[in-house]
Amino acid sequence: MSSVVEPGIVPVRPTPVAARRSVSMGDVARLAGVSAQTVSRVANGAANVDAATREKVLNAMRELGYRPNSAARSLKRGAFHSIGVIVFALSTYGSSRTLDGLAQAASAAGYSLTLMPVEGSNTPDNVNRAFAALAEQAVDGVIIEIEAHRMDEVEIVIPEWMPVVVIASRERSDRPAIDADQATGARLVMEHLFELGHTRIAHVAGPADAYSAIQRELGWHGALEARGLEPAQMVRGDWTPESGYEIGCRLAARPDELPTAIFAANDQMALGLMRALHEHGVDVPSRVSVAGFDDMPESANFWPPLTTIRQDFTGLGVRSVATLLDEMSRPHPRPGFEVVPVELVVRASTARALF
Amino acid sequence: MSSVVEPGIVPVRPTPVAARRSVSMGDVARLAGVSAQTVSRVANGAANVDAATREKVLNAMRELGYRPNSAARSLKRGAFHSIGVIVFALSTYGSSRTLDGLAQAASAAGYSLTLMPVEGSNTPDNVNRAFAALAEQAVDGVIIEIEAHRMDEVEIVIPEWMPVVVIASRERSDRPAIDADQATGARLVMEHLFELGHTRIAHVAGPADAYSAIQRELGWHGALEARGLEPAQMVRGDWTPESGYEIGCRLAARPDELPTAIFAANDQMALGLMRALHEHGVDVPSRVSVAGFDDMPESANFWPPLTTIRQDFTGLGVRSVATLLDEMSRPHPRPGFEVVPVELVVRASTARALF
DNA sequence: TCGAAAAATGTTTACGCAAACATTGCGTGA
DNA sequence: TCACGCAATGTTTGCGTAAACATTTTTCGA
Repeated sequence: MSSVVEPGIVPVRPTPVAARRSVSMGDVARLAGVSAQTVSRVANGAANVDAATREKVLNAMRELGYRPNSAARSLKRGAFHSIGVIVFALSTYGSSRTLDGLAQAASAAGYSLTLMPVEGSNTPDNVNRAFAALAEQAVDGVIIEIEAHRMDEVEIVIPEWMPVVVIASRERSDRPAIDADQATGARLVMEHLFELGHTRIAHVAGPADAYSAIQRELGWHGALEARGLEPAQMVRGDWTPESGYEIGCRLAARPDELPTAIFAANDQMALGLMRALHEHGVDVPSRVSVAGFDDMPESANFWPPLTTIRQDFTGLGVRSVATLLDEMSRPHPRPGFEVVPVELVVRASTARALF
Repeated sequence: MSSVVEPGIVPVRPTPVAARRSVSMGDVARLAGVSAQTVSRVANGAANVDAATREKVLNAMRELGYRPNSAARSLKRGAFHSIGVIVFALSTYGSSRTLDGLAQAASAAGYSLTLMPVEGSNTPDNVNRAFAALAEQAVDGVIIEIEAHRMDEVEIVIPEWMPVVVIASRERSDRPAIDADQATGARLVMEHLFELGHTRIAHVAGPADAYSAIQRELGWHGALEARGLEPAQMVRGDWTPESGYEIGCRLAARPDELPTAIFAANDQMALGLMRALHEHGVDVPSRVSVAGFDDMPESANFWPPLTTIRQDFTGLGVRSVATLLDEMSRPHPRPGFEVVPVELVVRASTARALF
């Protein structure tokens, strides 16, 4: 059960600086010898302003170094032109790339991004706290990217008036969600391995509470099932290269049970896995093929270069922003699930199965 | 010469949504049977409110789902409780980790982060544009992180009233700057290699327009000079693993000129470099030692695990935010240069020189 | 040349909040 | 008992902007 977040009780510390008073429209108007409204019109590019007047006002603006006050503007217009982003951590490759995509897309649409990191772990409580903080911030909508397997309506309370788009987590029926096509990605990897003649294919999965981890795992399992093959080992890591390394050591410790191919749920774990295999004298790919998921910039230069799934993080960002803008334009949420295509990148870490 | 950015002429597109009118203090006050001012006092945690009254108001807030309007609050108080961040790209490991550190620190201090990506390349023009956009956004101060070698006063115009902290770029005398201790990092790597008996040490440098690239390069050169050693090859890459790979291929093509150790300016290039060496049958570290800079999460699982410099990105973020808050509290900028310590991490990619 | 329409510009007002000042009511000590 | 002080609460005001409406000036056809 999640605790109730008190509405707006947090005491805001007083501004330390003696607010350096800035230039207002009135100042510009006085200097230009016009009314404040005319200044406003010039500032907003209204058409019905005489060219000479506009020039006068622009000069006054320059002279005084006028900058529109976005707080006043937002107050008046009821919109902030800013998108809030709730992220769990930027430490993983995928999340920072996605954020980059979001930033580009938002900037192109004339919006800025307000970051709201989830503190500690991504428990519903902490996410709700981030939401509360963001609700009081100046945002017109929110994009949630917390890699959570479950985003249950009961646990994570989204204010109904707030336009929201969810990334990398589908389990909500009330809001639109977007994600890379995890299922297809996993299937592409498996089909590639099948074509190379592999039948004993293990899986190094991600944490059970990560949505994408579950999707990839299901993809692995489903592909085997569809061919009537017995699933080989399935071991769960935590996305880090270290967990991949440990799992690799454990697998290599029993050479007789070693599969001919391993599908790791991300590139980092694949990297650790390959190091473990190297250390144990298991050659990749001649003895064991390894495939990953993400296509980090490093993956092409792993040893050996890694076969993996390339995700279109920029596309994901663009689609998310577009969907959020659409959400903001309609009175009610339009739930749905949108998928961004992925691509198989074949490199040297996978090879034909020997036996 | 940099173009002048027009003040606030960009037409702001009208809000598409029929602004969902939200609950104001007046609404709460009416329901609770008190004045709006009392609601304000409760919302801001003022002490002089009767317990019973406070409870009444809190109940009314909950019932109506009241959220403070931050635009009005900012307008009234002249502060936004938000920090702007100008980043060039989040695609590199260091920049996204630093951003993560900034986000944590800002959040802890009660500030949110407003992201302003620099579009295209990080030319002074584009940076100025980002600044102009940010100046109109609702921020109390700005942290600049654009990895620029030069941040000349003439080219990048920082509004004098705006509190600013610069990361990873020192060449300004008018604002405080913070960076990881690049020079010491480079020295630590070199001393480590010297201890292993290396004297022919090449350097794979970063792009000439990156401040940290220059610092590391100077560190490499200076350490050699201090020992009276002849610098071996110096080749410039662009931070990417691919550039490291290409350089590695070029180096390996002339085995007779091959140095006994290579210091790469970041881990990614070191990775590409090592792949090239593997492919050309040059063993790391027995034939050539390789060291990097950054300590990415992957580096411990490269093959071989990479000796490198660990940067304290979180510390960098914390220090930057603290310095910015300090800047915000004083009427005039306090220029200075602060350095965050780094740490040498010795792994398997470096070994005693054979000859 | 006149008058109506259109264009340019000005005036009023309200957005939601909180500082500053004003008022009420209550308890305390002489 | 009353005057005083102080805590609790109310009223007024203005932050900078832009919508709505009002007024002035210009344009142009008959």
